Amino acid sequence: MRGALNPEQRAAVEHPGGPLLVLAGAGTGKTRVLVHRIAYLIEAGVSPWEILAVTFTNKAAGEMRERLHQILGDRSRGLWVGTFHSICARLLRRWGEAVGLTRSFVIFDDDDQQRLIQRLIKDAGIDEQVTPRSLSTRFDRAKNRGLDPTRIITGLPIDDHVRLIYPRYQEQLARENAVDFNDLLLKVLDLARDAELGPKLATLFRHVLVDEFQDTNLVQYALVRHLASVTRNLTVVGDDDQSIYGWRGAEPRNLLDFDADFPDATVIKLEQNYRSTSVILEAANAVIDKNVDRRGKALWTDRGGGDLIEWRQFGDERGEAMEVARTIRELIDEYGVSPRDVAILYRTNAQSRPLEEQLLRYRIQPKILGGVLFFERREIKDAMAYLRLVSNPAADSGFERVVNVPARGIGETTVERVRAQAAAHQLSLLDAARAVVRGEVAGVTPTVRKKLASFVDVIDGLAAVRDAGASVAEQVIQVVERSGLREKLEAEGTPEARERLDNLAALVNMASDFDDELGSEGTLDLFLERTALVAGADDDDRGEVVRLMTVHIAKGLEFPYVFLCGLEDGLFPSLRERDGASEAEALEEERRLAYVAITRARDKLVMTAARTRRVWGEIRIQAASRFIEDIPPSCLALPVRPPAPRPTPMLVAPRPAGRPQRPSRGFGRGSWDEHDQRSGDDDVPVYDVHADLRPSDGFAVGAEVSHAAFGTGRVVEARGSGKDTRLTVDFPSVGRKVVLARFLARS
DNA sequence: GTCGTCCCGGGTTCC
DNA sequence: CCGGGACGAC
Repeated sequence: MRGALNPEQRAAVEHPGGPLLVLAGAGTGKTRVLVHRIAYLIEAGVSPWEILAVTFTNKAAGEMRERLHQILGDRSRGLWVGTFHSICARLLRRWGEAVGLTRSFVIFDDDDQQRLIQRLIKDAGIDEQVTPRSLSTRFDRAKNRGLDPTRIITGLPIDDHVRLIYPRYQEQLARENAVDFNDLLLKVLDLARDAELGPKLATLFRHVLVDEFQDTNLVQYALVRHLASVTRNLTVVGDDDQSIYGWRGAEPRNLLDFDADFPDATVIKLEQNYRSTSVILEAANAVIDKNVDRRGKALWTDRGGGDLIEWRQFGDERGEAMEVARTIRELIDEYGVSPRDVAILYRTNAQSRPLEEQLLRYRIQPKILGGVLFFERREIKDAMAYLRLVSNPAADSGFERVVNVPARGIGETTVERVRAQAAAHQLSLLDAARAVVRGEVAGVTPTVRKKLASFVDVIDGLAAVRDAGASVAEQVIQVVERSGLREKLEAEGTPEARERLDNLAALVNMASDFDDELGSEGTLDLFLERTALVAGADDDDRGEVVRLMTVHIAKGLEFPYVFLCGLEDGLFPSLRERDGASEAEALEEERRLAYVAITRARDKLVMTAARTRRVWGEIRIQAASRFIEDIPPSCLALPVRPPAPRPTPMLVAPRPAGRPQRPSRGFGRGSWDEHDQRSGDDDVPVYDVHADLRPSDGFAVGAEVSHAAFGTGRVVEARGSGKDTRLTVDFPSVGRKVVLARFLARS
């Protein structure tokens, strides 16, 4: 949105001080209001370092910084812009010693947390079915509200496990000088209670602004209240209809009850939407209107009309994906649409696979946002564990992770001996390993001692590299070399190993950028902190790509063209039961999620569903999403039904285990299996308005195909099925090649 | 101690 | 379907 601010936006931007609640619907320019308000405050003479702006993601923080720099230039330097976690990490680096943290504390991410809990479950000898996840959920749910997990009583057997494991969990974190994500915030709350530092924190910022306030949890709200307790200059911006993080502790009540907590708060509603057509907005309003527990806003636009929303169902997820890809190809070719203006949204990451495959077949470059994140990759986590161990010899979790990675002959038995030694003498695992190497532990063979020594030497060598003043990038390179990771991966030589090597190279580049940015200030500790707080770092989505992402990721973004896929009951809305929330509450959140999804679209929205979908290898019959029912028919463009509708199966036989079923044929292609309406390789949408534009089906021997790199060729052999179909193709330019079918298009 | 096979359980997602 | 853990064979 460009141009002048409207009166409500202006009132919010120029609000003189005191508590301010901005209730801003989707597409009403709330980020713009926040940015302008910060600029306004600086213009009014507030120093940048007296302003704290909290965003929900690092990405949002980066964008906000960028926009402020555009407006203010260097006058924006020194602003505190970041997520709750990055702000708290910064505060703790400075004052953490008051709450028992040394400067080089490390942050445990999700994976670290799971591994530690797993270890503790094992040590405790718990046999019953208790997963690390179920425990961490219990820990986090309590900590999100500032409560002690062991004091929550549900009457379920897991209570006992929580009582047993949680204290040990916190103990181990303390021993490793580590915090989990929740501790990061809770420790700052502890600081707030400190006689000396509490008042200091309360006056550190003259203005506190919080974006996406509906997503804050109780601890975050308490933090904000403290930071603004003296000045009371607190601006919160949010939309209760976009609260989609209830499952991880968000309390939309923070937003709904804000003016009860601050009776003198000014409340400003932003209801004019500048993003979407009135058709899209009407649909979004109709969906969200079914929710009971909401503050109530009426979004409107002066953008009249617009295309109807297209709604189509297909035989299976492949047919759905194919039609989405084909339609995007058509948008690009015939309407000159840039791929970057198109987004594909879905409820779960698992849906991305077929979409990605079909896009490639139509020679459209997909870019999956989120998904398997860079820092969750095994090789990256391994390299980071080495670095962590170098930075902090007490990092037992890092030791456990990499003591035998790559395999150097140190097995479970040896590690168990090291653990026993550590427990007996109150040592870190690394120091215990040194003791074992020195021969202070009985019953360890010289061979084992030698192997363990080689690992200790790697760590010591790396510490020497750091002490010699190596840059962080150099230290990463040394990790990859000295650990033997590079050698191992190169020896493997598989495409997968090569990808892992590429990822490690990307990590070196990232460290190199970090060095460039911070110069001599850039320490290993700081690098570890930053990477712990940046989940993605992979989301460089530039270039002519079509972006695919979950609806959660898409919040805050907008696109001219949006394809919303998998609108099926059970998938979207997800009807999986969630403990801690009633069915009705869960459904309301799903509805808000649908509202977020629909309002991402500026001009055109296409909604699709599959009638059958493979879920974990099992084929399920899917009914259309109940949210479709909520959308006024006048907003929808329904495809024409084919002239001879096939009979709806009354009964679906379960697929016999182990026996592959003959792929059935889609509508209009001869026979079909009436017990299986899933169509085969030659998939056809059940409804298809563009039947004649569909590419010919299958990659039969003799078919002419084209490949992005090899050009055009002829299929000479086909093997495998589905995504694993491998074709031998004769390319006149390069000869015979075996290629995956998904990298081919028909020509 | 390592490597292979089988079985089980898993969804959304930020920091 | 996928990856991780458990278990047995070398």
